[in-house]
Amino acid sequence: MIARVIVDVTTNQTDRLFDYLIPAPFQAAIVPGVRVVVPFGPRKVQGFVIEVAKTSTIDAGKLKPVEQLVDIEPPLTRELLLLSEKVKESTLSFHNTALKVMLPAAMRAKYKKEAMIHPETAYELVAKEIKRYFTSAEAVLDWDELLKKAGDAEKRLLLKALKEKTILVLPKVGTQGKKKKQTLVHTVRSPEELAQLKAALPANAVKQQDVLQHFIDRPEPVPVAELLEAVRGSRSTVKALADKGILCLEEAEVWRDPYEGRHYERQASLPLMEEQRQALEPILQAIDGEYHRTFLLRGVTGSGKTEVYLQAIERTLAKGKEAIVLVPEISLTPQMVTRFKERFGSDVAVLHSALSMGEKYDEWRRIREKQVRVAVGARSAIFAPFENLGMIIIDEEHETSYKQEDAPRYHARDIAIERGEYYQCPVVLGSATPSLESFARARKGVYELLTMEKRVNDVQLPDVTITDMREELRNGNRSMFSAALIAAIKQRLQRQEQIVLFLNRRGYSTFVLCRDCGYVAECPHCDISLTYHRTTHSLQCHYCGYTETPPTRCPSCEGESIRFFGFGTQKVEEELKKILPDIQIIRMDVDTTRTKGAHEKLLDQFGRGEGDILLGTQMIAKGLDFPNITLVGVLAADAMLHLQDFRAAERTFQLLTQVSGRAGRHEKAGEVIIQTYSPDHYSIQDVKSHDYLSFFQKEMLLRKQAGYPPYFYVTLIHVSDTDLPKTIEVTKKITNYLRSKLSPATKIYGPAASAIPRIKDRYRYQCMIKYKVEPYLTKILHEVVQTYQGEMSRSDLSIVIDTNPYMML
DNA sequence: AGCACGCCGACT
DNA sequence: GTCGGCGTGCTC
Repeated sequence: MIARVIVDVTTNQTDRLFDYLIPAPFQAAIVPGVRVVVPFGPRKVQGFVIEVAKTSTIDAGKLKPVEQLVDIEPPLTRELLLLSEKVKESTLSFHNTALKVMLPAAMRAKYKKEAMIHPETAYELVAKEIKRYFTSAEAVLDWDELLKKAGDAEKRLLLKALKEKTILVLPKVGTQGKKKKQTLVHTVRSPEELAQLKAALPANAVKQQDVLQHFIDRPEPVPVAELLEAVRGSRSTVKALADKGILCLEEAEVWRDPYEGRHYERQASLPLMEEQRQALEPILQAIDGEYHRTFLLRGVTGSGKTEVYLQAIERTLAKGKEAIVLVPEISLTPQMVTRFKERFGSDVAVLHSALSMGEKYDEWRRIREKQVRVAVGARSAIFAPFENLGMIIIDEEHETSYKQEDAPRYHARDIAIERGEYYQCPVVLGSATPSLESFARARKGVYELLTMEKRVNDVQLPDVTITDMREELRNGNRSMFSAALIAAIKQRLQRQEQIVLFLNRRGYSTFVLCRDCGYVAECPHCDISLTYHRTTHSLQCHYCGYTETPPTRCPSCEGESIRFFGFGTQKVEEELKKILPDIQIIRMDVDTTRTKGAHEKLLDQFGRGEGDILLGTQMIAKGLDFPNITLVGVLAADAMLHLQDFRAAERTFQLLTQVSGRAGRHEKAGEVIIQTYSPDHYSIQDVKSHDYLSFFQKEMLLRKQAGYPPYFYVTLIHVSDTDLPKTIEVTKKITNYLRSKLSPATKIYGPAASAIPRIKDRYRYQCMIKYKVEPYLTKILHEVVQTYQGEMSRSDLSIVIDTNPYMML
C-alpha cells in the first residue's frame, strides 16, 4: 500500500504529493488525515497523509517507507482535508500551509538534531574535550545547541569534524510543547501466522495466548492500556511477546482525553422580544429543515443578538449537532465566554489567543474527541474539527480580524459558508454594522436579511453629539478635549457615573491635516488620503504611487495650521490629569495589557467602579457592558477616516457605532461625544443619526464610482526584493502580463510603491487588480507564481498574492 | 527549506 | 594537484 503525503516543506517545488510505502505494522493505522514522519532527501520531515492508494506511478525502487506514525487517529477529518484543497486553491497558498492552519500550534512539527557518542566508538577513547559535553556514553544532546554552546569557531569546527565519526548526529522530528504520548501495540504478522504462533505457545502462557487472540480478531494497532484492559493482562505479557518479535511497540501522540464524563447544566433561555423571535424563526427553520442558508442578522447594539445565537445553538444541540461561534479576538472577553458557559456548561470549548499553547491544544482535543459540541473562538476556530456541524455563527461579521493576514490568507466568512454548504447547515452573520459586502449580498438575496432595530427592553440608543474641533480651535481651545466633552466628563464625575474615552489611533502613519479648515491631503487619483513619510518628507499614495511634498500652508484655506496628526493614550492621560487632577483613569492599551490577564483585571477594576474613566484604544470598543457607563467620548474620530484604505469610511462608521453602543445600555441614558475635524463627513453624521442604511447607500455609491468591493473584486500582488530596480522590474512585468491576459473591463493598477516602501531592507511594490468577472484569474495568478518560482527560491524575490485584501499595505 | 553535487579560483 | 566557494537541482 502507498501513502500519498504532503510534506512539511513550504516551497513551490515540494507542493505536491509524495508517495511512500506503508510498512505492514502501519497498514491499518495510516488513513487520510494522519500525520507521519517520512524520510525526505537526506532528512526527515513530518507530513500529512492525503490519500492511501494501492499503486504508485513512481519506480518501486525509489519509494521509501513511512518511518513513523504521529497520530493514532487522524486529527484532520475527510471534510477538512477536502477543505484544505479549496483553501490552497482560493488563497494561492501551499497545501502544507493550508493543512497546518487547521491544527493548533502545539501540533506543529519541530525539527532538531540529536547528537550522541557514536555507538561504534569506545567512550573511554573519546577526547577529554568532547567528554566535557557528553558526560556519559549514553548522553543525548541537541546538536544545534551544542554548537552554540561551543562558543568559538575553532571548537565548532572540531565538533563538525567529528560528526559521523566520534559523534553521531540523527535528525529527529518532534512536536511543539509536551504532549501526552501513548504506546501503541501492533503486529506485522497475519492472523494465520498469529494462530500458528498462538498454538506454539506453552500451555501455561494463557495471557499471551489471549493477547494473540485479540490480534487475530482485531489486527489493527491498539493502545497498550486498551489492550491490557481487553485481555485483563499485565505489561509483562506484552513485553514478552514484543521480545519474541511477535508484537511491536510504538510511541504515538494521543489527544484522547480520559475525562469522558459530560454533564452540562441547561440554563433557562431568556424571553425574546418580538423582533428577536422573528429573526430566530427562519434560522430555526433551516436547522430543522437541515439546509444551508446564510443569514445576515443586522441588529443594533444592545438588540440582543447573542440571545438569538444562544437559542439557535440550543436547537442545534437538541438535534444532536454541533455549533461553531466566531467572535473577534478583541471581544472574546470573559463576559462573553461566561455567557456561553452558563448556557451550555461543559459542552463548550473556548479557543482564543490568551490561552497558552497547551491550553489551546487541550480545548481543540475536546472538540476532536466530541466531548464538547460548541466551539467559541477567534478566526481559526472556524476549522474546529466537528463532524456533524449544525450551525456556524460569526458575530461582528464586519470585523477585519476574520481575515488572516498571512498565508493562507483566508477569510473566516468564506470558510464558514463553505463548511455550511458541506454540512447543509445555516450560517449566521451578525452585526450592528454589517460589512458592505455582506449587506449588499443580503439585499441581492444571496443571504437572507434579518433585522432587529430595537434595543432589548426598549432602552434608547444614546444621544450622539458631534463636536467640531476646528470650531474649538477658532475659539482658542488648543487642547485635545472639546469644551463639551470636558463639561460632560465633569457632570458624570459629579453624578458618580462612568466614562469611556476612546482614542482611535491605528497604524504608524500620520496624516496631514489643517486645523483651521479640516483639509486633509488626498491623492488626486484615488480619493484616498496621503500618508506622510518622514524619511522622504513626502506625501504618498500607495495605490497609484502618487507623491507630493507636504504643503507648508493649507492649499484649501491658505492657513498655516498644517499639522501631522497623531497622539497616544499616554499623552491623553497626562493632558486630562492637568485639567482634572483628582480623576481616576484606567488606561488600556498595548502597554498596560501586555501581561497575561491584565486585560481582564483592568476591566474588573473598572466594573467595580475603581476608576472614573476607562481610557483606551481599539480594544475597549467592543463587548464592554457596564451599567454605569453613561458617557462615551471619541477623541479623534478622523484618525481612521483618512487611512489610505478604501474601507476607511466603513471602518470609521463601524467603530464609532460600536463604541457608541457602550453607553447607556441599561436604565441610565447614554450620551456620546464625538470629536472630529470632519463633522460633515457622512460616516460621522450617520453615526449620529444611527442610520446604517443611509451610510450604506452613500458608501455604495462611492465604491461603485471608484470600482471597489462590493462592485468589484480586488486582488493585490505584493512584490518585494532587496534590489529596488528588480522589484520594480518584476512588478512591471507581472502588471504587463496581467494586462495582456485579463479582460479589458478589468482595471489593473501598478506598479506602485507600497505604503511602507521598504521594510527590513526589502523594497515593496504592488499591483492591484479590480475585476468583476475573471474566471481564469486564479489560474493566471498561479502561472505568475510559477514563472518566478525559480527566482524566488534562489534570490530575495518574494511575490505574495492576496485575493481579498483587507490590509492594503 | 535543506542538502548534495559539481564546476571554477587560492592555496599546500 | 587539492580545498572549498556557493550556483543548480532534487527530494517519493
